[in-house]
Amino acid sequence: MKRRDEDRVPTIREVAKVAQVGVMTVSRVINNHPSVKATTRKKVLAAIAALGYQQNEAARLLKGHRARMIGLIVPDLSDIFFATCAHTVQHIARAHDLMTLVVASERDADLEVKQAELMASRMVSGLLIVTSSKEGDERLRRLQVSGLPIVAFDRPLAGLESDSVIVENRAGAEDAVEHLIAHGHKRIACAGYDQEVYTINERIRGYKYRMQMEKLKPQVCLGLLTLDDVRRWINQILAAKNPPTAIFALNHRTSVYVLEALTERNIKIPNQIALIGFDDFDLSNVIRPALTTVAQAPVELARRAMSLLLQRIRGLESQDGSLKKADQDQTPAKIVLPTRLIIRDSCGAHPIRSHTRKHQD
Amino acid sequence: MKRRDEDRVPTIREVAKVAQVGVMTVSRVINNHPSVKATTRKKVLAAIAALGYQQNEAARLLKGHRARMIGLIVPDLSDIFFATCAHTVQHIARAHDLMTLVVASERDADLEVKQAELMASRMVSGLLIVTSSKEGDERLRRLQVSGLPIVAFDRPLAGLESDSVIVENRAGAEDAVEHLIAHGHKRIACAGYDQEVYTINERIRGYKYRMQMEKLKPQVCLGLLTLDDVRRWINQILAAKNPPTAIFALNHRTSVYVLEALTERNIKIPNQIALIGFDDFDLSNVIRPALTTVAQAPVELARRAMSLLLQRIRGLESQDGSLKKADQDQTPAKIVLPTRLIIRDSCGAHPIRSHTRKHQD
DNA sequence: CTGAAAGCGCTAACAC
DNA sequence: GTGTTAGCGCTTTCAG
Repeated sequence: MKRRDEDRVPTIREVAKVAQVGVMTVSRVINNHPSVKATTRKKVLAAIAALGYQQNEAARLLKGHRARMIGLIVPDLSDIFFATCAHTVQHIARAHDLMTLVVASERDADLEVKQAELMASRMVSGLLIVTSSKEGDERLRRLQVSGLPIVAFDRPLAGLESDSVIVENRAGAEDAVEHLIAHGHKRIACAGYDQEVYTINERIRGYKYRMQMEKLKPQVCLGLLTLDDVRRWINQILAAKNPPTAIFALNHRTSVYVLEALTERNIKIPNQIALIGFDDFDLSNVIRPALTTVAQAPVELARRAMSLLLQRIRGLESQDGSLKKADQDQTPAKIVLPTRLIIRDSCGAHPIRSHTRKHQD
Repeated sequence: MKRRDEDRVPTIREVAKVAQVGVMTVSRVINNHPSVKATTRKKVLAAIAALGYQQNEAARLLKGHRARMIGLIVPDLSDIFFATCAHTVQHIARAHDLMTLVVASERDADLEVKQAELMASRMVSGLLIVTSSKEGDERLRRLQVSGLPIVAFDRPLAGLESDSVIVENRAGAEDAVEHLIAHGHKRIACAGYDQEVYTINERIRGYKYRMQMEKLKPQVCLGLLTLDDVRRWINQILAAKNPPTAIFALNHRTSVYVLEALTERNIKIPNQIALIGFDDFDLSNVIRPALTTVAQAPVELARRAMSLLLQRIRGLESQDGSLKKADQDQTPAKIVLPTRLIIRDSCGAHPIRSHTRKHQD
């Protein structure tokens, strides 16, 4: 027993029959083609509504169109920063009738490109990438040349002329150091890991630059991946002749570990050692002392990136319904977002500020 | 100028030509059909490798197959709990050659179903849902009946016989209350929001049950969405004749707000008031006092859910390559995961425990 | 075991 | 403005 109206999804042909028109007319209505008489369009629209017709993506794809889908690649979805970006991206995508394919590259540059290619073969309309690659990859460039809009965010794509939205990591780090110096600190250590990553690298450069400006000796410790690493490092610097009086943590995780290690050893912040961290987080203001941080705005970052991507996608669509080479002549946009120094209590006495309200991202 | 080898992706036809066989043979090889002579298969495989052939999903879809893609719907991707789940899901999916379509329902039950339907129309192989719906939706049931494997996790899908993985929220809450009682607390308040959500509701029930067991009067305050709400509530309970001596926070966010409000008012934890929170988090062990929590295991939750989904998907595939009704006869699996009470310092003196190491999820 | 033909639902190109 | 035809790449059916 075959059901007709039940169960099976209606096709364009059935709509045409109901609306008493040809299939092409229906197709034109669906795709907002201008050359359809208003009355005809209304008839078709009615039939579509009546049958609950929905376009079959697969068929469109087969004709060489792009899917109403974008791809998002981030290093780690369980990192609240990227998770927030992902949330924002899919939210905006949804508002534009795009579904979002999400992948965590787990910091594997090769995996990242492979997934990008996979997404491209799925005919996504565009790609949003927080790259984990330092080198840049010819394969990505090929995807781009083939007409796929690619937007890099948080980190630029090396060797690729793409739209990008990044953060002023260097300036943010300089602000942090400057703030510590203003508090009279001279021996400022800088700690973290992932120095090969663009963002961290920039922060280190900002730190070094500012230190050298002040004729202070930079003291960078990298590769501090685990809490134990940090514990060992803290033990080591505290045992030194002239231990640092302040620490600049290069990212959220390091901030937390340093906090933890210092708390364990009962070192008082900021009296015995001051601490400033890159990346603000929910509890920065709850812990005591409240942590002074350099805040980024992940929501804004994602929003801008999506905005650029949508622009590119629209650019392609307006040229023609079918595949076109990306308008690569249009020079890539480079957006740089500022950081914000949120002064709390971990770098020195700020009694008035002690209840600073957390900012809203 | 048309390029042949360059640029264009090879089709099954070209593979057939190169391998000197018919297209069907190639198709059979791709789909691991048994009835292909080993020597023929090898020829075809060679041709595939030589051309770098990849199956065209769109064409397969058009023939009524499911996409190598699953859908994941969570309430909020920027919530670290769900973000961790999402990370795990896509990780496992990737290992099984499945891409992951991710959507945040933003706690909108209708949006959730609409997105589920959209995913279904995209022919996803399965759906993973953390539902925000209390009622259950006929439309979801229809999707399931139509043969789409659906697995609920964190919260069961009302009115739907589906596989599900949930957490022992009730028992976890009971543990929390019991722990407070063991510390001599009698006036224990319970605070949070989202009580209409299954998980929170269960926790409240656990709290109430345990309180009533001990002939203690439950004191539940809900709707505490913002820090200001919590501040007001704290002011209110502290002004009462017999203020509570302990607070059970129903979720992470509430824990943080309570912590923040108490810190602002300089209330000492646990001396003046004890605090225990549902959901462990990164900094539970860094803040002072270290927060005693009821921990869930989001990674395990997601892993189990994926495992059930993959089982269902395999079930369908093994029946036949094309669409089949779900094996609904196979009774749905119900997995219940335990919580873990992590005792730290926010409920009373535990000097020995003060440096409890954070557990690994 | 293998191949030829039909057609999934849609749209580009061309007729009218 | 509108309809007809062909065919995207694949798999299903049915013959060899």
